[in-house]
Amino acid sequence: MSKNLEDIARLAGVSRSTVSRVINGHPHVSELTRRRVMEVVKREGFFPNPAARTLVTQRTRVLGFITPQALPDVFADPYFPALIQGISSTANQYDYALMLWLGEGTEEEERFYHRIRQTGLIDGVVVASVVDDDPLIAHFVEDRFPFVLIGPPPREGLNSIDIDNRHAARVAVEHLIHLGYQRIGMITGWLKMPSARARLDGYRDALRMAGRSASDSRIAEGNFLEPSGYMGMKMLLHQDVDAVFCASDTMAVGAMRALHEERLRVPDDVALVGFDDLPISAALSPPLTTIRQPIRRLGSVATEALINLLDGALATPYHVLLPTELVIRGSCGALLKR
Amino acid sequence: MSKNLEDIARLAGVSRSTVSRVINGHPHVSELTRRRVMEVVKREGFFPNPAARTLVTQRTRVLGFITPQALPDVFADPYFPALIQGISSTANQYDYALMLWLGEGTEEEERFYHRIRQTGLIDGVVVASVVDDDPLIAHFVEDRFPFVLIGPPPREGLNSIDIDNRHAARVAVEHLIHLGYQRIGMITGWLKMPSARARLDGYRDALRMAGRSASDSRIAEGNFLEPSGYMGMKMLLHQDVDAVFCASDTMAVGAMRALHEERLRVPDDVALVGFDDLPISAALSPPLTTIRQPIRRLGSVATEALINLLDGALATPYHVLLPTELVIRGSCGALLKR
DNA sequence: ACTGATTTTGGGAGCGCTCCCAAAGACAGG
DNA sequence: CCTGTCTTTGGGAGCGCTCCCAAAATCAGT
Repeated sequence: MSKNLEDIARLAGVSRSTVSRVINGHPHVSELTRRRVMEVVKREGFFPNPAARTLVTQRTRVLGFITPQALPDVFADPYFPALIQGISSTANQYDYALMLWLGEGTEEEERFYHRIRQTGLIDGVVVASVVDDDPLIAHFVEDRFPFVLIGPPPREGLNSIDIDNRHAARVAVEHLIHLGYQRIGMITGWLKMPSARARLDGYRDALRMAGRSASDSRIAEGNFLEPSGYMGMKMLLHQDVDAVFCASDTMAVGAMRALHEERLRVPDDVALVGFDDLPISAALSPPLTTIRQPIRRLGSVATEALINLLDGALATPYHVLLPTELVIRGSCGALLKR
Repeated sequence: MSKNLEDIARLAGVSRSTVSRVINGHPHVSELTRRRVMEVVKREGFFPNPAARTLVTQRTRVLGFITPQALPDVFADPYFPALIQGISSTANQYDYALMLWLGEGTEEEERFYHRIRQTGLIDGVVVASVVDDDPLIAHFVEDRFPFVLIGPPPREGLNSIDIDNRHAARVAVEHLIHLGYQRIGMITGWLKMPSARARLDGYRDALRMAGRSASDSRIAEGNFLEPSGYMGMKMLLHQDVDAVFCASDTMAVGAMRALHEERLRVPDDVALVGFDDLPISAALSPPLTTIRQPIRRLGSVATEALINLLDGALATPYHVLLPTELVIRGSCGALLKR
C-alpha cells in the first residue's frame, strides 16, 4: 500500500541507507543527494513506518498519561481537561504522540501496568492523582520505567512537578484571618491523596501561626467533589463557623449550595475561599475567592521534564514547584470591607 | 532485555511458531503443549512485542480520539472528560489502547492527519466536535481511514453516534411554552458546528408548531461557553424575554450571572433551560432545568462501533441516536407553578 | 504392517526500518 | 601518478513477530 524506504530510494536513484540518513538528519550526505531525496519524500508524501522504526530503535515517540484514580466523578473535574491540554500540546510540540490511561480502581491498574511495561508501547509516562502507596509507582520504580509525577511525590527520589499546596493553603487561610474571621473551618480533599493532606497542613499552619488553636471540630473531611462540599458545609454549620476554606472550587460550589439552602448569605454569614480557580468560579454568585493554580502549565512542564528525562538530559530527582496566586473576588468579603 | 518468542520457545521446549500459535489462540495445538507453553509465558511474564506484531499484521490495537477544535476554552467543558471516559473504558474493555489528539486550529490539523495516516500508529479514530467542511474528515474519507463521528455527520454516508439535538431542543422549548412563557429567547451554540444549528432548528420548530412567529431578534448567537451566555443574556434582556433556552449548561451559567447582575430573579423574571446536564447544573441556584444527554454512553457506543468497523462487522453507514431526557428543576419555574 | 488422511510441529521468509561496516569516490600532497 | 585521508554511498544483518508450507507425528482402516 504505502511506500517504503526502498521505494523512495529507487525513485531517487540512491540506496535505502541514504534515504534513511536524509530522513533522520544524519551527517555525511552531500547537499545534492539530500535535496534530491527530500524532494521525492515530499512528492510521495512518505512517512517512515513507526512500527518498523520502533522495532529497531526501541523508542516509540509516544508518551503516556495515567490517572490511576480516574473514578467517574473525580475525573469529571474540569481540572483534567486543562491538565490534558497542557500535556497534549507540549507532546505535540516535541513531536510525540500521547496515549491515555484512565484507571478506575486498583484492579485495572495491574492491567495497565502490564500493557505499559511491555517494551514498545510508550517511552515514558506522566502520572497524576496518585494515592499513597500506589502500586503502579512501585512497579515503575522497580522496572526503572521513566515517569514524572504531577502532584506531591509519595516518596523520596521521584521526579515531580507540583504547586506548593501547603503554602498556598496557608495563604488562603491567612487571608481569612486578616479579614477578621474568628471561626474558620475547612473542608478537606480526599485525604488519601498527598495534596489534600498538604492543604490541610497549610490550614493548620496558618491558624497556629496566628496563635489560634486549630480545633479539629471545624474540619470536615471531603473528597474534592461537589456533594462532599455540600455535606461538609452542612456539618460545619453546626460548629458555628464564620468562614470556610475549601480544598477545591468544586467543593466550594457544594458549600455554597448548602448555604443557599439554609438561606445564609455569602460572605455576610459565612465567607468562602476555594482552591483551583476553575473557569466557573468567577461566574458564581458571589464570585469565588480562590487559589489559582497553573493547571495547563503543570501539564506542560511535566511533559517537558519527561521528554528531557528520556533524552537523558534531566538531573534527577527533579522537582519543580509552580507558583500559585490568591485571587480575591466576592466570596471572602474582602471587597465589601474596603 | 525483555524476553522474546524464541526465548519462551526454548524454555518450553517447543518452536517459536508453536508459542505464537498458543499466544494467538490458534487451533492445531495439542492441549499438552498449550498448557506447557502457557505456564512458561505466565512464569516469565512474557508479552509479545507490539511493534513487531504491528509490523507484520498491520494492526496496532490502538484507537485514536480526535477533537479538531479543542481550543483551550472549548475543551475546558466538563463534557469532554465524560466523553473521554466513555471512550477510554470501552477501549480498555476490548483491549485497545487509546491515543489522544487535541487540535487547536486548522494549522495543526494537517500535522495530525499526517501522523495518523501513516499506517501503523492507530487502527481507527473517534472524532468529536467537528465543524463544517472539516478537512480532516475529507482526508479520512478519501483515504478510507476508519472513523466514527460523535455528533451530527457533516455529510451523507458517514458513521455517526449522536443525540437528536433538534428534537431535544424542541422538547426543551415546548416545555417553556407549556408553562405559559410568551417571549422565549435562545442563546445558540457556535453555529459552525452542526449540533448548534440543530438545536436552533429545534427551537424554531417548537415556536412554529405552537403557532408563534420565531422572531430572530430573540436569538443571540453564542459559542457554547460561559462568557457568551453572559453576553447573550445581556443582549436578550433588551428584547424583553421572559424565558431563554441556552444551547449549553455552561452558557446557562453565564446567563444566570448576567441576570444576577441585573438583580433579576430566575425563574420569576426570566426562566432558563439549559442543555447537557453537567454535574454542576443541579448545584446552581436555582438548580437548572436542562436536557440530559448520555455523554459517557456516546463515547462508549462510538468506540464499540469503531471496533466493530475494524472487524468488518459494522453495517455502514451506521447511525445511532441516543435518547435524551428533559430534567425539570427550579430554573424553569415548573416547580413553582404546581 | 502398510497406506492415506489428519493433526501437530518446525523453520524460512519477510514486514520496514536502523546501524554497522566496507567499498567507492573525492581530494590533497608528494 | 600514486598514496593516504576524508567524505559519501551501498548492502547485509537483524529487531521480534506472523504466516505459509513442508515435515513429522498420530491415528484409522484395511
